[in-house]
Amino acid sequence: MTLKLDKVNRGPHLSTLVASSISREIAQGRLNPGDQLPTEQALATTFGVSRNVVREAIARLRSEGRIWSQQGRGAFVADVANSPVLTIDHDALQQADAFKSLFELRGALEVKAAAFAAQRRTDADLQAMKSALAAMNTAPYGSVAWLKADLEFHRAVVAATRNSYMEQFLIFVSERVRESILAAGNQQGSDDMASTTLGEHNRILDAITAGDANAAQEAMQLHLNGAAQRVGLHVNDL
Amino acid sequence: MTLKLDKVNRGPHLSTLVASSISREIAQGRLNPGDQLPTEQALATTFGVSRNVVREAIARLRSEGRIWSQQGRGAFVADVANSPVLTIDHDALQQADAFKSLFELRGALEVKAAAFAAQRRTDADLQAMKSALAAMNTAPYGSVAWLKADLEFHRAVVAATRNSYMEQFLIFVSERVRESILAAGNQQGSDDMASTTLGEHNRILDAITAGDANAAQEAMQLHLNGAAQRVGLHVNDL
DNA sequence: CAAACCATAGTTGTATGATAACATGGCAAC
DNA sequence: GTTGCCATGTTATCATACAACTATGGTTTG
Repeated sequence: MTLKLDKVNRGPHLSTLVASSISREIAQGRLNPGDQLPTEQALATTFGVSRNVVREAIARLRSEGRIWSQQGRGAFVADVANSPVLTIDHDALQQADAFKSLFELRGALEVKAAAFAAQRRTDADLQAMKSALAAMNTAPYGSVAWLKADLEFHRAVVAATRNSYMEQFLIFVSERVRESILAAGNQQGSDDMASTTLGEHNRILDAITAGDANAAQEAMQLHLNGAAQRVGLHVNDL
Repeated sequence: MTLKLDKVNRGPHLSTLVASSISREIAQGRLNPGDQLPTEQALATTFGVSRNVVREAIARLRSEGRIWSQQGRGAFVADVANSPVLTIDHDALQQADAFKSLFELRGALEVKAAAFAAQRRTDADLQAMKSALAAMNTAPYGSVAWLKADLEFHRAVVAATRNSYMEQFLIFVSERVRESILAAGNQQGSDDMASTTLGEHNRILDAITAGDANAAQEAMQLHLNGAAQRVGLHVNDL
């Protein structure tokens, strides 16, 4: 750990450089799991930066699970260090079967999310769902406003689960679904479709309002099956 | 009886709270891609912390790809296209409710995965599940070999769904859950627990073998409820 | 008039010192 | 031997200051 950082290097932030440097020490085995890192002050002087920069780097490594620290003791190398982020190749999603798989995954989560929402929703949640449905009601089927309101409804449902991880993932997927639908652009929906979709949404809202988890689950399942057909995916049993 | 504070119960760092809070604003759509975040000073005053803490939180969000910042301009919410699907912050996972949320997410996925597996499994899938169960049978409860075999069984189940995203996602989440459990400290298990767990697994395998989606779903749900109790989560309705 | 220039304020990046919270070991008192 | 106290070291947080950079508006200049 005798690397001195050059200030002339105007690329990333200093904390990023420090973090990668420590990360490299761990990866190369010069710092083993359980080892105690030098003190923040020591790291600051060896890297030639302020202790503040070192702290930002440590905070980042800690959030990644590479190290853990305790007040009054020090920072230590963690035993397991896997990447805490999951990414999906954006290009691969353009293929039909990949999209179908993602849609399936979304369905599994969203159905359960509806059940949780029925158990945990607040009045504010219900209000958000209602206003989203109202917006959908006044917008023409398939329009941008309609899609936006639709997204808003599903977002309100998953927000009512009080589960931030579900929220994070479902919102990601919803964005992708929306992009894909917009890209397809052939939404020549009939009034029939509009009323059907609205009816499905209303059933979901009713079940969540009543606090009936099973009914909410089933209603969401029906809605997703219908949505899959309307999008062009033929799903027998999602 | 004096009880030492568990790692899970100990309050996380302020920067973690701030980071989660901002993350939530983004997830809930109150901050949209391209939006500029409040200044560090403003965030510091609104959260009631020093600007230093805000900077640590921002450094982490930046490393996760959720925001980007430029000196002299400000910090902005990153575009959805290159944002990660899911980020699991190890530091945040020390909070009990975050762990519960992640466990919930895993449950929602795994239950549905069991149903898909029952419909799509091949003989090779069944063989993989069987050998995993056999390995679990000969290993002592809670040992490394037992944990490995357990993971192998669940991996075989999700592999049988023929959905690569579900596989990728579920394995990712399961590993994070497992890490968190291991980090919280080892719990000693009785032979009673071992036989109970094995029985649950056998029922899952039977249902999948029979091709009964509903039974597989229920068996997996029972297994996860049991696992939640064994881990110490009091979950009545996962 | 338009373009280049400059001045100024606002924002992020970094440095520094100080205080509080916590852990650990030594040492005295009992 | 055990308990309680104190000194020391470390992380966590705060507060302030300065440097680097950007945006913006006004001013000068061609």
